[in-house]
Amino acid sequence: MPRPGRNTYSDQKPPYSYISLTAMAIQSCPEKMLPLSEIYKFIMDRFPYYRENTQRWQNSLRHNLSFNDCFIKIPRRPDQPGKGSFWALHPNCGDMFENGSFLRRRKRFKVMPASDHLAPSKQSDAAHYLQQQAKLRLSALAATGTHLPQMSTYNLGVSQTSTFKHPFAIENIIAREYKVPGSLAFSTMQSMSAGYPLHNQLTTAWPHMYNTSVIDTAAPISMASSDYSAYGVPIKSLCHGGQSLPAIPVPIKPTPTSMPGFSALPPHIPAFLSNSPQSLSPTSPQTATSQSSPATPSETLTSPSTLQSVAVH
DNA sequence: GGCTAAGTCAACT
DNA sequence: AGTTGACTTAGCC
Repeated sequence: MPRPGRNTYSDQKPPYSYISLTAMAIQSCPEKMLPLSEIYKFIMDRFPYYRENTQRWQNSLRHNLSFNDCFIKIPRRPDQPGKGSFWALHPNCGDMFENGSFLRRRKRFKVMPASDHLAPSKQSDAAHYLQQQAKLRLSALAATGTHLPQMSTYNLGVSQTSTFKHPFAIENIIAREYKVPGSLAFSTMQSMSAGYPLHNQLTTAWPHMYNTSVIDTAAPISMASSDYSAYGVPIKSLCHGGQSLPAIPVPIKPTPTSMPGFSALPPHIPAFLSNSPQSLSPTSPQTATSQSSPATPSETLTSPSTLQSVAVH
């Protein structure tokens, strides 16, 4: 199977599903969340095939966003004008793609409805994750008495013991398709395999709430009377469709315990997936994704590239 | 052939 | 923009 790089598909349809493409787009931006229009731009910028028949594939893409539980919708902040919500990857969606095949997932990510008797305690995994991150954040704040450090926030040794497979393991999707300099591959992989960036997404989307509040470490996240939790997380986004977590990938065949070669450094990372704006789009101005995103990196106190692995499984 | 993921279309909000 | 359902196509067992 040929492994062409960016834009080498020319007008041919790239061997990626819409889910893959969407995940790529989301992963390409530092905030790990993109509005729909930016997802469109990302895909059209990199795959000429999708510059035509936009109505058709964009409808399909929207269908995928809504239909697949691996995507979560994050409403814009009130002070972030613009159309549409942000879209991000679900914290627990894991690596779903079969080795080598990015048109068909190895397993389907599905949010499982919680049974009624679990309802009183049915905090979503995502919400729980956010709570943990909030605790870490507060701990770091208390320790430093200042703004959050770039690294130490996520180096407190809590829930960071396992090697987290990035949502969709995007490195699984395209990592082997591109050759990049080793140093870049290393730094990129650090960010790619780091903990799920939802925390960062939310601090980005709702820093005014996430950073300052209100975080009773024992308080259940469901205390919010509005649509938003104490962490600025729109609960509806985490449990969209009225469903509740936990969300689990549903295997359709035995899942290998590990990806060969993934325990060590990954061989190759696509340059355009790097969080470095310069490397996002090596052959064309990188305008469509991170730089024009309403949620600017400067709004965040932490960078995804500095996050350490956080186990959510 | 059955199952399931993916893609498409369309109606609706 | 976003959701949902129906239907078709295709890959895997």
